[in-house]
Parts: sequence; C-alpha cells; structure tokens
Amino acid sequence: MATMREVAAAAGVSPKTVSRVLNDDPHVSPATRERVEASMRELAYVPNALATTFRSGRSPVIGVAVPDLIDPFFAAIVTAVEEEALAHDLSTLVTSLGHDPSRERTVLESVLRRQLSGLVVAPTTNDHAYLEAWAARIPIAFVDRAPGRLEADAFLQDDHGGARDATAHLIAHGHRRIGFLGDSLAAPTIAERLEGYREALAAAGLPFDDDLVALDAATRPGAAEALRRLRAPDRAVTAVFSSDARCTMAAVPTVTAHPIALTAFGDFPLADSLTPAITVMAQNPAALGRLAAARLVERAAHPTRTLPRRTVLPVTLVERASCRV
Amino acid sequence: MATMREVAAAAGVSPKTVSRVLNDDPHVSPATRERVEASMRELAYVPNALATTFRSGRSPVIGVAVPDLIDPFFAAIVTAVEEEALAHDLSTLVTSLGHDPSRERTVLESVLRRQLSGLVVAPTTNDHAYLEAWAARIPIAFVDRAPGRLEADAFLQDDHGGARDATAHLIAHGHRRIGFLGDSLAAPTIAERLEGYREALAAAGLPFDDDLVALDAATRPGAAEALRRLRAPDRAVTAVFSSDARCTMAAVPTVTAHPIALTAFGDFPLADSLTPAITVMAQNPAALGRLAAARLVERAAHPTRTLPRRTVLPVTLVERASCRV
DNA sequence: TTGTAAGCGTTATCAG
DNA sequence: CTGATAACGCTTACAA
Repeated sequence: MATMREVAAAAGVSPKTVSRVLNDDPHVSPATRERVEASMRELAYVPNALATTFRSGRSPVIGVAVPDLIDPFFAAIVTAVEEEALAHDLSTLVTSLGHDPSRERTVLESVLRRQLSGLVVAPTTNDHAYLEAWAARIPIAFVDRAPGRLEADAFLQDDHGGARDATAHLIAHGHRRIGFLGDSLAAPTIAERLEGYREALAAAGLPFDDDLVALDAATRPGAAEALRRLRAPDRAVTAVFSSDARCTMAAVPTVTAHPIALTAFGDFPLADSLTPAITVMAQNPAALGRLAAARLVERAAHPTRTLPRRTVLPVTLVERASCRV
Repeated sequence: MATMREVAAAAGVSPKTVSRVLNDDPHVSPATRERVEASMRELAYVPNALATTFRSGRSPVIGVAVPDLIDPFFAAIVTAVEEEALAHDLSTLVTSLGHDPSRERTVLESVLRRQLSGLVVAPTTNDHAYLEAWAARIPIAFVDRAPGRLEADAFLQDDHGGARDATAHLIAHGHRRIGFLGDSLAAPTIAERLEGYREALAAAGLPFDDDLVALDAATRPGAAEALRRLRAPDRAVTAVFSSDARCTMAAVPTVTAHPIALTAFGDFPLADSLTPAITVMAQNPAALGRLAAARLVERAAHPTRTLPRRTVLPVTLVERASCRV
C-alpha cells in the first residue's frame, strides 16, 4: 500500500505534485508528470479514497434505505437510485430497514454519520422529527411514503386516487360486496388506499363495512385466512381489492385455487402470467427512485433553490383478467 | 456540526477525554463524564464517522457487487450479506455490475479504493487476475460464480450435478428430445449446466445435438423465439431444461400458452403458482450470501488461518407440475 | 484520571 | 511550474 508520500519520494517531487498529477492539474510539466506516473506504476499506487473523502468532508455516496430488498418494488427503487447516482459519479450505500418500525431511527442515524451526499428513504415510521437536524445539513428525499413531522422532499404515487379507481373498476364490473385486503393500516400508504377504497364505495352509493377490511395478509397463511373470512357466507364478498403487492403475491395461491374477482395495487413480476392474470394499478418505482436521486443532486448543487416538496406520480390501471373472474 | 474539539472546549476538558467518553473508556470520572455528555447534548454533537474510519484505516463496510438487484436470486444474496454484516456491526455498500462484463473491473476497483473490510462479488467476467493485488490486502469472496485466474474464496452451487439431475428427471419422465434453454455460454455457471445436461443425456445413451441448445433466451422475445425453434418439426423437442431463472421467467408466458415439459435451474417467486407450476432445481442464494459474508469476517479476524477455498452447496429438486406436462 | 503531541493520506493556501 | 505548511476530526502513544 504505497502512499502519495512514497510516490513523491520515489519521483523526487513533493506530495502536492503527485496530487496534481492525480487530479489532472494542468500546472505540471510533462517531464515531471511522466516521472510521477512512472513511480505510481512502479509502486502500484492506488489513492486512498477514505483519505480524500475525509479531507473533502463529504462522502460521494448516496444512502438508500428501504424496508426490504426482496420486494421487487423496492429493488426497483434502489436500482433506479443507483443508476442516477452512477450518472453523477456517486455510489450508493444500501440498507434494509426491515418492516419493524423501531429499527428505522437507529439504522438511518448510523448511515447519516457517514457524511453522505444525500439520502433516499422509503420509511417505515410516521414520525421523522428526529431527522430535522440532519435534514438541515444533508438533502433527504422520501419515496413511496411521505415524511411525518418533517419538511422534506417526497416522491409519492397517487395512493388515494389509484385505490379509488381500482375499486371503482370492480364496481363497474358489477360487484357490490368488495373486500379490502391489506397488511397493516399503520403504513400511511395503506391507510390512504383504504380511503380511496371508501371513496369509491361512497361514490357508488355502497355502504362501507368494517368487516370487509381484512388485514395481516402479507404472508401466504395470512392472506389465505383473510380471503377465507371474506368469502364466508356472513361476509360473502364477490370481489377483492388488494392494497399492496406483497399481499397480492401472498394471496396468489389462494386466488388461483379459488378464483375471485381481484384488482391489486402494485404490479409485480409474472402478474400477467398467472391464471388468472392479475389486474393491477401499476406504480412506477423506477421513476420514484430516479426522481429522488436527481433531486438530491439538485439540492446539493443549489441549496437555496425553491422546489416543490411533494411530487405525486400517477398510477395506471393495467387491465388483465382477474377483475373479470 | 460540532466537532469533538468544540465539545471539549465547552466541557473544559481535552478532546481525548471526549473521545474516552464516547468510547466508554472506564478511565473517566463520573463527574467529568457527566459534564462532557451535557456538552455533547448541548451542541448536538454527532461523531464524524468519516474521520474515525479514516483514522482506523479501514472502513467497517462490506462491499457487495452483483450483476443486478432486480433478479430475486441476487437480491436474496445481497439481503443475506446485509444480515450477516449487521450481526458484525458492518454496513454494506451495494453495487450493481450490470450484465455487461466490461464494466466489472472499473466498478470493483472504485469500490475497493474505499478500504473496505471485505468484498462479496457475483462476477460477470472470467478473469480476475486484476484483483490479485487487492485480494492480498482485503478479503474477497466470490458467490455464484468462481473466480478466474485468482485464488479466492468461492461459494458456489452444484451447477453441474444440478443440471444433470434436472435433465435426468425429464429423461425419467420418458423424454428423448430435450432442449437446453440459456442466455449465454460465456457465463461459467451456464457452461457448467450445459455440461451437466450433456452428461445426463450421455448417461441415458441419448445423443447430444447442438441444434437443441437455444441461447439468448433471457428476454421474453428471446425466450419465445428459442422455444419456437426448439418446437419446430425439424427439432421437435418434447421437453426443455431451462438453465437459469431469468430465462425461465422470460419463457413463462410462452410455456403457459403452449405447455411443454419443463425443468428449470433456479427457483423464483410464484413459480409454484403458475399454470403449470414450474419444477425447479432450487439454489440457496441466502446461504451463499451468508456464508460469504461470514467468511470475510473470519478472514479479517484470522488472516493466516487455512480454510477451504471452494464451498459448493447442493441444489434440491422441487418437483411441481411442469415436468409432467 | 487526564492531557499532550503526533499522525492517519490527502489537498488548499500561499510562497517561491 | 513546484513546494512548504497546515489542516480535515479523530485516536494511539506516551506523559503527567
């Protein structure tokens, strides 16, 4: 591990000159440059990125924190952030938050100490007041879910409208008793989607019935049980709106075994190849990630510029077969 | 951004004392500790992780480089590395290499400059001689694919045996003309799986026919075309062995539309819910990632210990319906 | 128990 | 065009 000092000594110049060569400073004579480069090769010199980064006080890294990488929705966000970061010569420090809200703060704070250039987070909690001091120093962008008790850029999808339209779609197909499938209403996105579902019912003059809301459906057994209850004679739903992709995927085995009309929030791989193919309200995770990362870069470059805090992307209905079962 | 020096000044002590408080050094009087902690709160002091890291010369970070995060196989590897890293108080710097081999070197070298504690890589090239100097200083573990021209730890699955057994399974179901579906033979894993396929044919006294090997099938159009050719009267295969999950997923729409006996290398989400459900030879990406990360930690702790270079995990046949179509 | 000095590898500043 | 010096924030020796 040769250092710059050693290279300098070998080339008979000062460290600063080596630094200049490294950074393509034009104020170096060709001869000197030549000599320095030879020494670098000789000693197999590799700059210590840690030192540079420390010196500059800011790490050329964008942090990305999402609940879970296995979920293709978040994987797509991360990938998009990575691509956008790459375009700006930044790397990405990826961290999974897990689905347990109590971990969020610890994890984010430990990431933030690294003097990142920015942070993209798909949060798992509703209260981000603890980030206020951080947000003052480094740009933070929220994706998928809005920040709570904190002013920060947010890139969201139209949870309310999307859920409303997806539900209305089932109503248009003649359904009157429509179940709501979800994980937990603690997540603001899911709560929003429930609101959209209610609005669609109301608009059609249908009653909202708490008993038709089935939660804890993010696992296969959970989804199976939820669907069983919804289908039981006392509830007798003829259609289901699934409020997120994890639940939908968990429900797939049950739905393919005992078909029921289904519309789901969030697309997922192979949704179009199932029997029945699942009708979904498609989000755009890649756009979310890309926009968020781009915003961080922009905030870093123009700290005072005024920009909209909240960007809501539309969702689009992809009609397949499951809504017509 | 208060620094340690400022906290020290505010508390009327030396920076070293603040450092001691921070690191829970017992040689600090309770009174002093109290005073220092008060100042830290007052100034909202947060340690600069960059400085600590620089001073220690090594970043408490494990790098993870995989071709692509969207692929659930690699997402599972990354997640497992993350979990194992977390257990050792390390973070993870995740980078996608892309599927273009020419990017690998640049990306890995830029990651390695950061003085990582270790690197897990699922490579896209066959020649890793350029990593030799790095491998001497920081532990590098390969997953999924073995390193080329480099001595390094590798955690692999039984590509050869798994492909052989998956093909034999089709033969056992009475098939005599079996196609091989793949992306590119440049990947050593795929080449190995082709060998396994050949071995199974040979063991059954069946001829190997180059025309039954269909490549470039990692996209939906590619897979559709490959299957069309294999099925054409001049090839007339009655069964297909798909050599990797990306190809299998790409082939799904064609296979569900025009069923053909299929066995695939690599499991994937919802494979069991398709019609037909896909019979797969399941890998264990989580184990791959976990073992690799654990190995890095072990190498770092015991640089001289002798450990096996190559660990090959078994794959397991998950029989579903597609092999009996 | 606490402090002083020195340095990790790089770069900014300012002289020459 | 080149170099001396200092500094980034923290910690390891070594003293006191």
